[in-house]
Amino acid sequence: MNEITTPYHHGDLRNTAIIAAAELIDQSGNYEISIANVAKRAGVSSAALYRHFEDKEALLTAVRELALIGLMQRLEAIAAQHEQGTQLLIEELGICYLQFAEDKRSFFGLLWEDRGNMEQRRLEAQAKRTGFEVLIKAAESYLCAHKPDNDVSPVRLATQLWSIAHGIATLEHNRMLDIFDETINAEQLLRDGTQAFLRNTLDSSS
Amino acid sequence: MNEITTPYHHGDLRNTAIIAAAELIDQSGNYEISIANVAKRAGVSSAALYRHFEDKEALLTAVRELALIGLMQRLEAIAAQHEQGTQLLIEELGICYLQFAEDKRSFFGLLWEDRGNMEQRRLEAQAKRTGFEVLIKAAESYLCAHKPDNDVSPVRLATQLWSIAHGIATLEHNRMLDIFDETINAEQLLRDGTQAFLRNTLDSSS
DNA sequence: ATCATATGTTATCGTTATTAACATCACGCC
DNA sequence: GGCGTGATGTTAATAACGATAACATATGAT
Repeated sequence: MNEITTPYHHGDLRNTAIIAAAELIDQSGNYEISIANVAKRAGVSSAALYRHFEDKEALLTAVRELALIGLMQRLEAIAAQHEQGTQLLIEELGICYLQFAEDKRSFFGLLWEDRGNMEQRRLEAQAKRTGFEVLIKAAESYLCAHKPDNDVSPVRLATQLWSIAHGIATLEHNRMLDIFDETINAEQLLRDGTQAFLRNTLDSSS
Repeated sequence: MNEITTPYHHGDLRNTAIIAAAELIDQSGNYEISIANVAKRAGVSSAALYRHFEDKEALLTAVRELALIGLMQRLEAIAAQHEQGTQLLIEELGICYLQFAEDKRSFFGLLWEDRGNMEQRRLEAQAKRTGFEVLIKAAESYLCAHKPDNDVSPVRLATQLWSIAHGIATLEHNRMLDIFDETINAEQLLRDGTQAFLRNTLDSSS
């Protein structure tokens, strides 16, 4: 049922198709691609793609996986560059998220489309879960360094941080962030928001 | 060029079509509707719709306007029920946003699709701007009541509050909020986030 | 060598968005 | 009251789309 790594004498069509689709998405500015165009770019007939993907949505799901890997790698690179347990690391992870949303705009939008069948969505959710473990680890380290004797949930803190970064990123993605005030800057907004959450977490006594 | 209020002896097709589209979207669970289905539901041929909408995207834009009006009315109802200048009002506006995202799921998703041409998007941005003035007013009142002698920007505060509510709403919309921890609750997360922002705003000295 | 299977092709189908050509109805003008 | 003009509807057509069936070919195990 899965021919994930199966090659073929004409080439590795599955991966070729995914990359072709990703390039088309990256160029077009949106994610409305056609099987026909992907096939043409891969130098193959439209029907050939159906040997590797159940339907168009399955192809898009594969592209989403690729996009998610790209995002995860960026986040891991940030984590490797900064000291664990610091506020700066958490801020920079958020900034990285914003930058991905900006310079890989199509991919970011694609990641949050709500399409696909239940099975495809379940797999995607799992992939995202894996991807965002970087953030959970950062939250754990921060709490361990700053509030070692308390039981604040790192997952809960990570979810809060993800929410604010995601909110700013999606509003910016829709060019809604500065409709009230043109001087508003996404990165500064995120730094302030992150700081507010962390301060609030440290202040909370239980 | 605009036949917004033009009736016809066969009926008010423009509004009929918008409502038909909205109903289809509400039922289908996504926003992949076809002109053919909308026309069928309106009891009219497909081509007839093109007398009232430039293209499919223009019809969807009209549905988005309708959805936005619905959201705005809910927010205004909340504002009317609570005392201006209170944290509770701000929290309840956010909760209202979350609830709209949940029980009008398709409409909420539709609102943040990035499709349509520049002109359509500009109009939508303007409509959203109008809609969210309720939040700005709440932020102004809050600052006026709690920090009258300071120059914290109410627009900036409103944008922060919108970001956190929007982030939680969109993650929940994608069923991503509880993938780390099933006990996480969107409403509680929003109340905590709102409180963190307001506290941070009051604490900031300049 | 053979043959099952994986992988490709072409031909086709039903659906879609959109447009052109034509039809009809409402309503102002003489 | 007839008449025509424009707004609004129809049918028919086109091109692109996703998807599938029938057929073709190359691989690799036996």
